[in-house]
Amino acid sequence: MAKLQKSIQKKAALLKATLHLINNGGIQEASMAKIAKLAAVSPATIYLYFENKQDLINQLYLSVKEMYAKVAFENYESNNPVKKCFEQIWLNMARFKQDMPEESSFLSQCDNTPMIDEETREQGLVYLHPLFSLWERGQAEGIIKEISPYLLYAYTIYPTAFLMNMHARELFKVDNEVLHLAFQLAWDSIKV
Amino acid sequence: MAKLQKSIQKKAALLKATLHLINNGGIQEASMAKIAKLAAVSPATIYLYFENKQDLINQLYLSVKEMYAKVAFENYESNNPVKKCFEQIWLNMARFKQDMPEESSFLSQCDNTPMIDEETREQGLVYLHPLFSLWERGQAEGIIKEISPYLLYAYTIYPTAFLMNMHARELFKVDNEVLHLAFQLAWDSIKV
Amino acid sequence: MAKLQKSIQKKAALLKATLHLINNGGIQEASMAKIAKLAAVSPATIYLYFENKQDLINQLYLSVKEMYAKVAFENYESNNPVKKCFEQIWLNMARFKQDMPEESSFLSQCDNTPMIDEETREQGLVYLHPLFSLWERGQAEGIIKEISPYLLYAYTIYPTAFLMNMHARELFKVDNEVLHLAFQLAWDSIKV
Amino acid sequence: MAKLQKSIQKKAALLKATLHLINNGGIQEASMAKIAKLAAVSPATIYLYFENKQDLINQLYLSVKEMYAKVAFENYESNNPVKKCFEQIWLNMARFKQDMPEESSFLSQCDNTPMIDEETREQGLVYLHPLFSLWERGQAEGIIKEISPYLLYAYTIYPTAFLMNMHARELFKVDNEVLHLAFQLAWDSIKV
DNA sequence: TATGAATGAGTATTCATTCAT
DNA sequence: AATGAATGAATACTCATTCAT
Repeated sequence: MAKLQKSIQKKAALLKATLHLINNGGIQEASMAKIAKLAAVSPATIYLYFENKQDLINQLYLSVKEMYAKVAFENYESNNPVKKCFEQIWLNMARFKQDMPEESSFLSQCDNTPMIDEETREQGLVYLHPLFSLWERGQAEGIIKEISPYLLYAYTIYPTAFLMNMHARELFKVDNEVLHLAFQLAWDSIKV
Repeated sequence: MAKLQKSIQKKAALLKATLHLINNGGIQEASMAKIAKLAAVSPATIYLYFENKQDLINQLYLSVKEMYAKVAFENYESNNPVKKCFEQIWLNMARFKQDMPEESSFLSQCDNTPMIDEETREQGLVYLHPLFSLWERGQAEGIIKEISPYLLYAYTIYPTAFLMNMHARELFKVDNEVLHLAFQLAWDSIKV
Repeated sequence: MAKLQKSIQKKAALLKATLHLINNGGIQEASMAKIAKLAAVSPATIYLYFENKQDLINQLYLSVKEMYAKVAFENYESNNPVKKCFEQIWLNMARFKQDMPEESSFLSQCDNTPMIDEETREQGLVYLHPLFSLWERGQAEGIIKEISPYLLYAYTIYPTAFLMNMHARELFKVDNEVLHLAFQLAWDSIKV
Repeated sequence: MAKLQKSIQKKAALLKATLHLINNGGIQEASMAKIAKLAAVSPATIYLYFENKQDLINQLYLSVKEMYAKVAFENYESNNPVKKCFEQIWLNMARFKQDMPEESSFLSQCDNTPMIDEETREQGLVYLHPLFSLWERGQAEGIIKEISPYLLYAYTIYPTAFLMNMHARELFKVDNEVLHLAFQLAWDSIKV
């Protein structure tokens, strides 16, 4: 149906506009008026697709999180050895952060900002479930330290956000070599 | 000078008010009017001490960063062995994040947000100089991996922000035991 | 004709929805969108039956006025003595205000509000013609004071609006006893 | 103090502007922007003097009610006979409605509209206390019917609103002669 | 130094109305 | 006849900033 597709496109345009504006200037710069203008739509139209600004941002968060997960678990073969599996996911995640800097930077902003409802945040977490499973398996196999997944996340996934941030600000270039170095650090910190 | 001190107190009150408001609700909640009210001062008075809102936030950033550094290098004896030195600094930093959650959470927000001028950010970096020196020494002594300080920071200091964040949201309790575990992870990732 | 009747039903539903909304919150609460929703109809559909919002309200006014008149002159036998006739009409009107509080309260709002076109108001007046005739007869018979019908209306019909208003706000209960008292007051004021 | 007076003037100008706009077009026409413009003030300034629109309207209501009462009980000598007293008050009230048509018409709108908080309405009532006292005295003296003050009000005071309304719409001229006629009707309806 | 009053431009959101289908 | 989608203009209200005192 042409109509439905047009609808979907418009919603996508709104999400994209929001993403872009939040990225360049934080929430304060992402006014509904600007979002509408950037999406080439009337302000009133936003409210056909989203309940209010918070809903718009929540939905943006979830949609980006979903994209992130999709990339993270691409080509993921859970039968491979734990380290191999983890490396695959880790590199996928890094690739996402490299290839989609706006999406990635947005997620970083969300992490430390009261921008997203706690409830929505929890919803976003479930996308990472396969990673948590993998860690459990690694621990069962005695390969990964027996510690909270929060610690595992903090020392393997979270640091890449910082690196990509520095990369985006052109303070520190993250190329393939650095990436493999980084994975080494991540693995060193959690392996038994 | 009683007058000068009163001035300093007022400025401090304004910074504190700003910190508090930004922490509970992000920049969007920290309007000049609210800041003034919380600091028991007229809105116009803010402009005696700060050029504008951006300047206020920048100065807040630098003052918090300075406090952070002061705590980080407390009791720091640079003659001690590298690992000992690093542990001292690392634990100091962790303590800061535990004891001053508002200040620490504010710094986290600043990290991934276009809230602070790039220039001001750089100024904030110099406070951490002793840590960078220590890492250089560690690398010279062959104890720490020969990699960019950005990587070292990403895998040793940055993760604690995540942990404290989770702690603040009551998702993961960070006690002394966890803290020492965390330091272990940090060290494992960068030691040769 | 099934089709025509469906049309009439829809129009009636729209009028009823408007009535209800205006009553609970005044015009400001009766947006076209809300009216449409309450009538289970698309906003665009309203414009098939009414030219615009003002027309909708005008038509509502006239339809309610018509209902009012229908009740007011129910069982009206113009051969009876004047006082008897008047009492009949007066009690009918009071009954309408009791039994149809929404309609009645709406008419009250219209009375003192620039909600209704002057022209439409005049149209509404004609429904009351039999009452004016009765008064003329009463005056010819020397039973009713020789004064303007506006005065007669002000002191016999208009007061009931106030009483019903107080009743609706639960400030003053208007039961049958009060009603007959009220009629007595009305009659006392205009009788010769 | 010149400053204080300027403040009071501005508040008065805002109240007056609101009164005028509500009178010509109802609440819907009295937007904050229009009120500000008519009072020659920025929209933001309104909020220095009033909490929000509802507060503005409530305060307007109370201030008009107060003026009304001031006029109503002018030259009121409570030692005079009941009828004389009542006539004095009644004529004062009528004079108010004649001389201050905007204020009077506004009060009429308030009567039948969900424009004013119930609480504020009650506050407005106390201004009329002396009238209620007088009625009680009249009842004690056996001059006025032993009925609820709501009935007394409905048949003596309330009708004038209708008359003035008609007068304002140029449908029925209310001159001095009519006024005395009207008082006669009022008195006839409540006297024993 | 310190302020309360003032503001124009901006905020998120809703409005009555239209139009392609 | 009926609609869902769309909109520019309006809504109440807040903003960062200024200025006379």
